[in-house]
Order: sequence, then C-alpha cells, then structure tokens
Amino acid sequence: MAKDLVIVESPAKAKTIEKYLGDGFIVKSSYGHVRDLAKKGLAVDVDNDFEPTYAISPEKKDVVKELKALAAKAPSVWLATDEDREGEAISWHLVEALELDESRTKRITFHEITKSAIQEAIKNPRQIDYGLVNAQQARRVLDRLVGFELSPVLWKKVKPSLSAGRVQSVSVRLIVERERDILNFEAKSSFRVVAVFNVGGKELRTELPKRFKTEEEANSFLNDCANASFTIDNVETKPAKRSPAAPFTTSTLQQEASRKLGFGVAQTMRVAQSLYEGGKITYMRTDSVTLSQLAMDTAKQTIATRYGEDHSQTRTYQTKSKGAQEAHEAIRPTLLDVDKVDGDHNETRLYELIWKRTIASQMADARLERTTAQIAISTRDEQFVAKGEVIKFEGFLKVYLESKDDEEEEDSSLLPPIAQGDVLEMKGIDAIERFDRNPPRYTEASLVKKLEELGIGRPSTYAPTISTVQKRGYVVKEDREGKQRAYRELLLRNGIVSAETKNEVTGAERSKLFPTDIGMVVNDFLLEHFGNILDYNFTANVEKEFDQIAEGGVEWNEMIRRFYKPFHADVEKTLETSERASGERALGEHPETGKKIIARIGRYGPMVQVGDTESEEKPQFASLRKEQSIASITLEEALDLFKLPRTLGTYEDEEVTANVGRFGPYVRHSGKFVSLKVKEGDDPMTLELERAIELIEAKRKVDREKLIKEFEENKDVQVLNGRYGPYIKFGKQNVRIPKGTEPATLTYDQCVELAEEDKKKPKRRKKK
DNA sequence: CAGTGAGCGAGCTTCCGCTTGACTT
Repeated sequence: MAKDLVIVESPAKAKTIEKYLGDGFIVKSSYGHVRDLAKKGLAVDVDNDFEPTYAISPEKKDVVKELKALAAKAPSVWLATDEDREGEAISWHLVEALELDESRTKRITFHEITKSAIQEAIKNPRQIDYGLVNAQQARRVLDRLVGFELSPVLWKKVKPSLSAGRVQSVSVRLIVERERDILNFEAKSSFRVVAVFNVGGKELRTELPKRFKTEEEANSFLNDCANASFTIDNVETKPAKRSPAAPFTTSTLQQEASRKLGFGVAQTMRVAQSLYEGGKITYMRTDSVTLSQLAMDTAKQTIATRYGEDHSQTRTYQTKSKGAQEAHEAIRPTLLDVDKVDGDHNETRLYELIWKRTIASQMADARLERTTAQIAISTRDEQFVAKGEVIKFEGFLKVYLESKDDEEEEDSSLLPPIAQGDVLEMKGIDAIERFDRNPPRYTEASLVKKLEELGIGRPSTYAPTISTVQKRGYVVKEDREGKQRAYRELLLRNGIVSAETKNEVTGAERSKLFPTDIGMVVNDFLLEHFGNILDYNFTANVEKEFDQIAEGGVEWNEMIRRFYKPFHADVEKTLETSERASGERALGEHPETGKKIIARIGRYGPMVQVGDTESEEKPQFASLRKEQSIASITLEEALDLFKLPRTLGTYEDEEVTANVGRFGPYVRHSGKFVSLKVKEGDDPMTLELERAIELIEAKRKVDREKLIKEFEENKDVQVLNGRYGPYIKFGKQNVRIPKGTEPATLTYDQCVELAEEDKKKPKRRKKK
C-alpha cells in the first residue's frame, strides 16, 4: 500500500513523528528551506513589482530530488513545517519545488511533539496561508535589498568585502555606542560607610544608606562616631517571596549557559543540538516559554516524589519578547523525571541546567522573611541600616536560581537577635572610597538578550549573527587587563580614625565584545547616511507591516515599494556625494616639526600618519598596535609608534634593528628575524645590543639543532626537530616518526616508506 | 610570516532565516 508523505523541517523531528503516526505514513525532512533567492545578484526585479527569482539551494538538490520522488508515489502529501512565517514559506516553496498538486496537498501544524498533538493536527488539515507566505517574501526581499545595496556602498566608501544588514548593523551599533558610553564615562567616587557591631558574640553588619562625597565629610563622620553610642531604633520584619523564572527559550538558555557554565552562544547551540539529536531535549531554537500539558503533568509528579507535593505549583508562562512566533515548546527535557544523561562533560552540564530550570518553573514560590533594623547614632542624625533575610520555605530555590549579569551585593543572611532599644557595642566602622561603575560591556549572551528585547533577529540567527560581526572584523571578543587605581580607606578602630591609600584593579574584562576601529567607522558611516535602517525600532516597525501583509490588508510588493524608493535614493546619493570614510581623528602636532598627526584607517588597517599626503615631503606611517584604537590613542602613544624601528648597533658588520611586526616585537639582523621574549621582559623600545646578540645567538643554536639529518638523494627530505619533537619534513608533508625509532638513524628509504604510509592513513577525525 | 599606505582596473565580496552534515589540521 502506498504511504502518505509527511514533510517536517528537522530530521530528528521526523523520526519522532514517524513513531507516533505509525504505518500509513512515511515522514521525511526538508532540512529547513529548500529554495531561496538566487545567490547571485539582487535576484529581485526592482522594475517589475520586485519579482523575486528563487532557486533551489545547491546543497538541497538531493533532498528535493528524494522528496519529489516520494511525493509522486504518495496519495497525499502533508506539509508539517513549523507554524510560523518561515515555516509557512517553506511549505509553499516545497509545493513549488516538488511541483505538488494542491488538491492532494495538506498543510498541518503543531507546536509540541506529542502523540495527541500530532493526531489532532492530522484531523485538521488546511491549505497554505498565502498571507503568511507573502509576509515572508516581504521579509526576505527587504533583507536582500538592504544587504545587497548597502554592502557595495561600504566596498566603495570604506573597504572591500564589508557587509551591512538589518540585523548585523544594529548589533554593531549597540556595541559601538556602549563602548563610547564607557569611554566618556567619568567614574565619580564616594565614601561607603560600613559599621560592624557586636551582638552577644555575633557580628551585626550594617551600612549607611547615604554615601559621603568627600573624604573630609567621611572623616568627620567617623570622628563623630568615635565617642557615640549606638541604639537600635527600629526593627521591622516583613514576609517576602520569590518566584521561579520561566522555562528556557534559546535566548535565556544562551544567557544562563554563559553565566553559569561560561559557554559562548555558539557552543551552547552546538551542545544543545547534540542533546536534541539524542532525543534528550526538545527543540533548541525557540522563542516560546510554553510547556506541553504532558510535560507539566510529569513535572508535577516528579516534584511531588522528590520534594513533596507542597513544593509543586503548576504554572503557565506568557512570552514577553517582541515578535515571538512560538512555533515550538520551550526548551525542556523530553523526559522530565530524568535528571541526568550520559554524554560528554558539556552535554551533562547543559542538560542538568535545562532540567533544573524546567522543574523549578513548576515549583512553589520561595517564602522569605526580610528584616530591616535602623541603628541610631547619638552624635549624628544619620542611621545605620542592617538587612537580613531568612528563607522560611525553600520552594523552587531547592533546585535552581537564575543568575544575574552584574554580580549582586553580598548575600544578606540571618541577623543576630536584636530588639528595639538595645544599645550596641561598636567594633569598627570603615569608610571606603568606591567608584561608580561604568556601563558593562556586552558579552555574546547579553547582546543576544538586548537583540531579543528589540525584536531583532530570531532564535536560529542569534549565534550566527554574533559570529558574522566578528568575522567581518567589526567586533572582537577579548579579555582585557585591568588598571591599577588608588582609593582611600578610613578606618575607625578603638576610638581612633586612621587613613590609608590602597590600590585596586579596575576595568579587567573577560570574554567581552569590543568594537574595532573598522566597526566604529562603518557604524558612523551607516548612521550618518542610513539612520533609519540603523534605528533600533526599524525591525519592530517593519514587523508591524509584515503582520498587515499576513492579515491580507497590504500587498507585499506595495510595502516593499514604499520602503525601496527613498532607500534606494539614499544609496544613490551616498554613492555620489559622500566622502570616503576613514575615521580620521586629529591627534595634534609633532612637538619638533609641527606637522599634523592624525589617526585613521589605511589600506592595511588602523594607522597614524605624520604630515599631509598632499605636501611635498612624503608623510610617515605607522600601524596601530593590536590593543590600540583610533578612538582612544593619544598623541604620546602615536609618537612612540614612530620611534621604531630602532637601530641598536652592528653585529658581525651588519645592522641590528628592533621593531614590532604582525607577530610581536622582533630583532632583525642580516635578513633574519628573531622574536623578542616579551615574557622575560624584552621591550623593543629599550632593548640593548647585548641582549639582541644573545637572542640572535640563541636562535642560531636552535636552528642548528633543528636539523637532525639531511639526505643526498633528495634535498626536500629532512629530519627536523620541531616544537612537538622530531619529525620528517617530506616536501610539504610533515610525517610523524614512530615511537622507538631513533630519528638520527633514519635512512632515506625509511623516510620515503613512512611518508607513503602516512599518506594512506585515514585522516583521524575529531571525536565528538 | 615580521610590508605595506599611489592608482589603475577586472572580478570578487554582501543580506536574514530555515535546517544539518561533510569536510580537514
């Protein structure tokens, strides 16, 4: 008997559904979109109602071929792609690509993969929704027009191969603007006062709600406290509660995996993908916080068994994010009673996180008691405040607590027993200078959070977008070392106030996103000429229009026409009238020659320049160092760059020079390069000839020892000593020497044999 | 591998959103 064909987007989903549907159905996957705008050129006819030219994606040729053959034999074809705009379009493209007859084609949808949901869907087939399809075409065409018209403007006006787009350019803008906020941030300081009292052998830690602006004020406060008495003025206890966070979406999973496990967003998605393929979790690209009824029921049982019925609380969550399409469930374990899975370290950790978050989302509130005590000072009007918190009922906190991006204030805990009117024994009071914190730089995950808030990008594109802006060189993910900063500390002990200057490290960063010079230049250029595209609300606004198209109120080509006319005019105007953008920034004048010094982007990246290109004397150029940027380099730092290369003297009648190159600082001597050992304190600005010679000789020695053996038969074959031990260099091929073979005894024939064997060896593949 | 920074011109680059493998070092 011929079987009906069901087509879904993901192969893992296909497997599960086939199980639920049983005999009469064969379930296959389209692997996402099968057709797209043709890769070459615009593929949108702007003079003919924006008629798109679609082509079957090259890597989908085989898929389409197979599906087409199966569809030809099937009595009915069920298009079960996702229930959102893209899913509807995939179904339509399948109709077109497989040349399906719509009379025996049925469109079905479900947003959870459970037996009942699927059987219910089969009972309610419909036709393709062309409103949604057209909304998707508008989305697709708009993105193509924006991307493929803006990018070439950048090639002409900034640098070849750059790119711009509705999503990536706004992502870069967020990072650039945050960096400028930080650069312009003035860290004002104030004195934070903390007093510690003794209550029956236990410490009572309190803080002054107000901070003192100056050291004088803080000092006089401490002196006033020296002979004061301290009395509990008021104690208040209030009940409070905490509620669990919603189950994971792609974005919240990426955030928590970043905070709790230190994963990058791409890593999170890779690990989640493998859990999904193993059937351990539901689909990982979702914007929905909904759990299936089945999942909530199992969660309830699991919680009751493990923690007691009073810890369970069935909850449904509403999505808060703009533009959510909710085609799937939230990310959850497929089996909620399984709290651990096999797999590598990262898989088990991510699974555990997902399990805990899901279970906690169905648990009772935590009930707390918060106590606030005011402590009066006999000599001043200010009062110290002590805060304590006691958990009365753990509820969901037994399982999981969501992390915050900024480290929290120290956890408040139980206060020692105190009552109004108690007179306290003061142990000490500290007034410590504290600086305001600059706005935080984005991590990959906090950028995703921001994009989601703005409704920009989709679960399937968050990770790729972040990798694109890095690949284009707009943004780098880096660690930065902090700087030393002095602060004042006043201590009151035994009635005496002492003051001291101390040092702290500030501004250290780990895995944060920084804009590059090119990122800033491109951003400023786009913002100046295409401000509407870079507007944080641009996506949200066009989404509203896509919705109108979906509802049938607006024709998609009309919407595009209204957008394209002014946009294209801007493109033309910018191409004609705008200057090349080089991010030029004047740094000042050369102290000796008075020539202008500027920083800008050159052909090979950021650089500083002394003198004019138009003037008769050729200007001097120097590349910026990796950690420098046009926006922040000072005149002094720029002048330093011109101090290299330095001539140190001569050795063996040849000049020895020091410089910094692409691979760090080096010494050059008779055509050879020797790297400086920065870790051992070598510095090209101060390096002396003696040390340079030492380095040159050391390099010569290594080179001499590098060659173990050469062969008369073939000069291209050598036995060498490399970084990882001895190996055979066979032309361009590097061959390992088997264990137990003494490298120096190898003959030419043996080398040839080993090289042959090595070639035949199947390339070892990385274990997952 | 440790440079370069002028200009010409051919031919290339580029978007966002759906999905996974099939390739190496």
